[in-house]
Amino acid sequence: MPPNGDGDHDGYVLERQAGHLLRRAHQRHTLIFQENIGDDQLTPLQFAALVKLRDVDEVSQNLLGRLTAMDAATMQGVIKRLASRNLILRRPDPDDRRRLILSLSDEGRGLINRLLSNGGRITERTLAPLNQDEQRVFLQLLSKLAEIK
Amino acid sequence: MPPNGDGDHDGYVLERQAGHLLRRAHQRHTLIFQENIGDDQLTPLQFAALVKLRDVDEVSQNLLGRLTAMDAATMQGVIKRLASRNLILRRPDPDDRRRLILSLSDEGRGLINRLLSNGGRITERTLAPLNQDEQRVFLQLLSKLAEIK
DNA sequence: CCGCGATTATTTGTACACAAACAATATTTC
DNA sequence: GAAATATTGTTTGTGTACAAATAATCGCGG
Repeated sequence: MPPNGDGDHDGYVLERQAGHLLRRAHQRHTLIFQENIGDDQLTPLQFAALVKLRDVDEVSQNLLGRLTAMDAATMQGVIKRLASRNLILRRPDPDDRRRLILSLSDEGRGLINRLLSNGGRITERTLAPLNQDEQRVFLQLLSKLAEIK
Repeated sequence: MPPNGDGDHDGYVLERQAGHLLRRAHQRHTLIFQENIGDDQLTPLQFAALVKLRDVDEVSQNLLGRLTAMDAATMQGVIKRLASRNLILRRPDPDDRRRLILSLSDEGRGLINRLLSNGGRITERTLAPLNQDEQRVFLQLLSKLAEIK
């Protein structure tokens, strides 16, 4: 029988909850990111925005937000900080006056191209506690849990 | 050979990076938490603090922070909000005048006991996209990636 | 017992994360 | 084509997350 001596202390163990573990794993990753990205100012979200902007060339602010899983309000801050470093350009869309079209500046393109290999190393080090097979399985399962639905 | 047609656009795919996936999985979990916890005011960190406080009965603020993976500054806000709802008690440690001893109030104990089953459901729903075997494997691998070291 | 480094709690400042509300503009529907 | 509806970007407010600095206190080596 399960040990249930005085209270039901064994019912819910914080350290086994998916949310708690996801939070801690994300914390650890953030630390690894900041130690390896090679630009003291650049944050994970700013890096993600630059990467995606490099892939798609030009997008509206809202769409870039969807592509990088940031909501509009978060986007606001990220874009503002990237623009203040002159890493991205913002111009109005002539075909839709609500939209702001974002693109990389030459400086931004240079930076992201230089930093991309660091990005690879970050993922590597984040997954380092797992062997090759475990890494593959983990990423596959994690992908399923990251679906917006 | 790997497809490398025009740029090196295939080298770094945001959607395959551990950090990005961890962030999105954590986002999804947060949503599930808020929909299922059964108390509109309670956040994941506040819940974690109450759960741990229930396990250990009495601890200093700093130690509770270590037990729940929050740094001292974050702890400050979490504890302040729990105390303002009268869910926890704070009293100075007579043996160490730097320390603040935290414990559950009767109200806090009642709340956490009532909400604990919701916590279980949250983990269940967070992991719902995976089958039983996958869930076990995932939690085991995720635990390795959550180690502070 | 004294000084010095460590620990505890707190404060300030920056950066996510998201809800809610808003104005401007597009789109859809009748 | 006018009215209802949706989308885009912005602002405000609350809550993590953490670095860095500070004051009070503790513990230790000499």
